[in-house]
Parts: sequence; structure tokens; C-alpha cells
Amino acid sequence: MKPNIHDVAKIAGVSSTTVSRVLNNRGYISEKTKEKVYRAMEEINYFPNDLARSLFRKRTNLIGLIIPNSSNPFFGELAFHIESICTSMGYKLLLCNSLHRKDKEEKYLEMLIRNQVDGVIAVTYNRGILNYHKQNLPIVAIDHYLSDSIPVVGSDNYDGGKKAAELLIEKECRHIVHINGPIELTTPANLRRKAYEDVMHKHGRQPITYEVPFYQDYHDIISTLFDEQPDTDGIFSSDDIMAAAVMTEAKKRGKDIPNQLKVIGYDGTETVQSILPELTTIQQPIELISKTAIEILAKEIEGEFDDIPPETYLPVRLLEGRTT
Amino acid sequence: MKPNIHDVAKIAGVSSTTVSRVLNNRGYISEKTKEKVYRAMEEINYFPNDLARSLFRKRTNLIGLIIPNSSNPFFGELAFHIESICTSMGYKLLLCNSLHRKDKEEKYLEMLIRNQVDGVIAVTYNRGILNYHKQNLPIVAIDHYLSDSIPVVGSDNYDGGKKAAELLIEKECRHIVHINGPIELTTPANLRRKAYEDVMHKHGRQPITYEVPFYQDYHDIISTLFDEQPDTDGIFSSDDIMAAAVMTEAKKRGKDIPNQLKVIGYDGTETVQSILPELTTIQQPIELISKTAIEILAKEIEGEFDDIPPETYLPVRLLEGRTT
DNA sequence: CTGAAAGCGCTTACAG
DNA sequence: CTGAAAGCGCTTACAG
Repeated sequence: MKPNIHDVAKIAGVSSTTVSRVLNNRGYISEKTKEKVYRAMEEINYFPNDLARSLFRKRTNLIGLIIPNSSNPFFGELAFHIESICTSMGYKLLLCNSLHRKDKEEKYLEMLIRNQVDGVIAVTYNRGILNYHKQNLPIVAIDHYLSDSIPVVGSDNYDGGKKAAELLIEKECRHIVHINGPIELTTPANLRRKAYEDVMHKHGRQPITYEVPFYQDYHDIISTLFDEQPDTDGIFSSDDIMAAAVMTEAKKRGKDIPNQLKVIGYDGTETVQSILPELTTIQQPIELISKTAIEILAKEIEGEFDDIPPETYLPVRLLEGRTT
Repeated sequence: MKPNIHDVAKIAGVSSTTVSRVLNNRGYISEKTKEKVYRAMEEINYFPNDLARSLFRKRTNLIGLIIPNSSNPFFGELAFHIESICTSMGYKLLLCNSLHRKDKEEKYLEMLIRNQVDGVIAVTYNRGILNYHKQNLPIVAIDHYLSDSIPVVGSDNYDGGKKAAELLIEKECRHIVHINGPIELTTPANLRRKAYEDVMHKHGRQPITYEVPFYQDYHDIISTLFDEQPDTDGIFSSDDIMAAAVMTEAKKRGKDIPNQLKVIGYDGTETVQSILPELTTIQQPIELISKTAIEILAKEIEGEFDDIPPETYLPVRLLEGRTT
């Protein structure tokens, strides 16, 4: 069996209280005793059981991360940064892929509660998460409004949408179309659309937005867009994956990018940038978003609710490639 | 404070033993008592503390996943599938991004041990993990030999390399070059290289492999390859990301793909396929690899070591795009 | 069918 | 500077 603190105590010839003190570097312990205890721990290859510690302390240093899907480059990178930062702060990360499904989100949340996580970082549109907030579990949301009391962190979506739309106008596109996710979602990402529409109106243009519902194949919608809007010479896609699909469809139809059609995406993940460096896009500061979200969550965990901003929007950056 | 089993017992008017029995559906309990207990749990919003349960049972249902980096599409998808399958089997996943760094791998492993994980799935080249195996912690490795006693699961790398090399030969490439990771790594992925070399020799060709060490920018190496091997008309890259970089470099140099240069990658992740559908590649069965690895790990956890194959190689598939 | 007691592996007042 | 005792929130023989 795995050795426990009593085994260490026996070998070191002290009480388990003393071993615990050495472990936690707490109270006065003579150097000699410390030595003995360390030697004993090493001898039997002892590692403290964090379950027992957490049970007593009512603190697990466990954080739950609920994202739709770590396969997606944006979420994959978000998960990477969040995990890295958590680790550097002494937190451990429980990964949950909800696939945007409400039932899964709820089950995951219950699992996280049962596992006594100290807090949850959620990228989810499911306001059902609210019900759990009553348990006063610290939560921070990324790019989604979950409730008035849950802080949100994200990129400056309005500015990103504005930058994208303005670039296409600047590049003298005449017929600019926008592709976005479902509008019902209460996500700040809708601000990308709002900004696009505002810019269009400001320039006396008619905004046209194609919506991609969840679970629907965006290829069909992009194909429809090309059919219905043959004059399109500028497309602002609210994410890079769809922008790539637009590029593929344009190539298929013999439309030259950027001469006949200019394309700009959103996210600017390392992955997409490395695979498709020509894609112009609005880059989200994923690492900064991660860092900010964790810092806010850490404050909630420590009970410092005073200086937590309800919404934090981090600056985006225009990455100009050759598609515009 | 969070309610515990005694709070439930008090409200239901029974002992905590009975509540526990209801919770675990164990032994005989009258329907009436069950009802009362369930009602009480609901009334105070009770969720059992899995920490306490796990402490007693010496079983956490926690699995640790160590991957280099969830930002990479292959590992992001692997993490997604592993997490999904774990969840469907009642396991929870602790995510660790090692960045291929030995010190990080060791720290993560210690963390996982302290947290009493039931098992570990590792994608790491660090044989240092061996030291921990003494703790008889169930481990399964993906695509890397860690030790004789640690089962390995991966794609059929030899067949993949063979398929790739043969395709280029079939397509009448005269000068075929291979790009691979560092050869020192004791990974079955070296079989991709071996297969390439075998196929080349079989056809009386001279194999040429460019190695990309960790942490080195592969762009430089690709650029060097183009400089040093100007006649190259076929490149087999051992991963899709580098294949994409080859495509970018070719475009920069005005080399037409596939007419002047044919490119084939490896991995065939959903992400790369959706962004770069034209890329010909060898697709790894990521979901199947995940499933197999978890099943093997589950057997180790249950102590059924008999029918665990030391090595499992799952079939790959050639996805032909327009780059060959 | 139900409950009191012991124990999982720790930590922390408390006492000395 | 060190130890005995109680307790974190559960579960499981054991007894009735």
C-alpha cells in the first residue's frame, strides 16, 4: 500500500503531528527532527495525500474549466493558457468539454461541485449555470453573460468588429457581408456584429449578416451566401475557421482572393496563423484573457469581491495578411 | 456552509448511515425512508463530497492526461476525445501541458500522484516517468515508449509512412524528401521515417530526411530544405502543421503545388482538414486511439493485466487532397 | 430494515 | 519544540 503520514512518523521516530508540521513548515521544529522526517519520507517514497488535506482544509486548489470543445483551436489555446497559468498559481485543472450542450454543462457543473472545485471558468451560453450560482461557487465567464453576478472576460469585440469592417471599407470593398453565430446567444461576441452594422450604416451601406446556427454545417451557409450575394467582394467572418471555409469556397468558384474578394476572420489563433498565414484576422489576446479570468476567479475564491469588474474587455489586434 | 450528510440525516429524521445507504443504493432501505432522504437532499441542495468518498474508497475516478500542448490540433483533439470518453466512463480528467519539458512532466506526475489519480495517460518522451512507475501507478502511453511495462497505443506509423512514401512515388515524384522530428526520441513515430526509408530504398532512391529538433523554428529548416534541395518535387512531412509550412514556403517561392511539388502530411486532424482541405495527409484515428488507451488504462486500474497488449497500433487512412 | 462506531489520511487547536 | 485528540465528510462491517 501507499505509505501514509503514520508510516513516515514511525520511521522517523516522531509523531504524525510532527511530520505534518514538517510537511507544512508550520510551528517550530528542530532542524534535527526536520532532517529525520525528510529522510524518512524519501526512504519510503512518501507523497502527501491531497485528498485528505483538501478535505480538512475545505480547499482543493482545483479549478473546473468548461469549454465547448478543446479541438477548436481557440478553445485549445485557451485551455492551454488557462492550464499553464493555473499550474503556475498552484491550481489544478479539471477539463470539461460541453459541446455547447445544456445537459452536459449541467452534469459537468454538478461533477465539479461534488469534487469541491474552488472555482469554475466557463465558456458557455447556458444560463442554466445560474441555478448553481446559488451554491456561491466562484465562477468567471469568458465571452458570455451568464448572470449579473458573474464577471465576464473577453476581447474587445466591438473594437474588433469595427476594425474588421473598417478595413474592408478602406480597401474599397463595395459589397461587404458578415458571417456570425446565432444572435440569440447572449454573448459579447454579438458586439462584433453590432460594430459591423454600425460601420456599414455610417458609410451608408446596408449590412448583411448570415447567421450560422449551432450544429449546422457552415459550408452550406457559405455556399448559399456565394449564391445569393454574387457581388460580394468583402467578407468579415466572426471566426477564422469559417473564414478559411470562405477561402476554400472562393477558390472552388474561381474567385480570386484578394482581388475579387477580400476576407477577414476573427480569433487569430497561433494554429490558424501558422497553417494559413495569409489570412487577415482580428487577433484575440488569448493569454491575457486567460490570465485576467484566473485573476478574477482567484479574487472571488479569496472572497475579495470589491474590486472585481463585472466586465473586462481586452484589446484586439489587426493581423493583416494577404487576404485583404 | 455546504450541507453534509448529517444535515440531510437530521432533516430526514434518520441516521447518516441510512443516508449513505440511499446515496449508494446499497443494502435494504424501505421505500418510505428513501423518499424522505431524497426529499431532504433536495430541500437543502445536497451534493455528496467526492473528496470524502474517494478518501475512503481509495479510488478517485480521476485520470491525469499529460500532453505537450493542447494548442496543437492533434493534442487538442486527443484531449477532447480522451475527456469525452473518460466522462462517459465516469472518469474525470486532470489536464497537464508539459511542453515536452522534463521538469514539468515530473512535477505534473507528482501532482497527479498527490491527487491520487487512478491512472495516467501520457504523451511524453520523458523516460523519467519510469521512476514513478515504481509506485505502481497505472500508466498508458500514447505514441511513446516509456518502459517495457508501460503499454503503448498509437497509429500504425509504419503503414502511414509507407502509404505516404508510396503515394509520392506513384505520383512520379523524382526527388522525395522527408521531414521528421528529432530521431533521439524513442517514439514509434520514428517508424514513419523507417517506412519512408524502406520504400525509397526499395525503389532504388536515396532517402533524405530533414530533422526538426524541439524548440527550433521549423520554418528555417524548411527554408534550408528548399535551398539545399532545389529539385525536390515531393515532400512527406511527418505532421500537418509542417506540411502547411511547406505549402506556404512553396507559394512564396512560386513553386506550384501539386505540379512542381507534391506535399503530404501526417495526422489529418479535423482542424487542419477544415482549414486546409486540399492537404493530402495520413489520418490518425484519434478517437480510436483515445478509446483504446482508456480501455487499456481501465484494465490496469482494475488490475486485469493479463490481456493487455504491450503495443497497439491502429490503422491509418490516406486522405487524398489536391496537394499530391 | 436501521444505527453506532471505526476509519480513510490528513491538519490544527490545545496542552505540555 | 513535540504529542494526543478531535474532526474534515464520507462508507462499511458489525450488531440488532
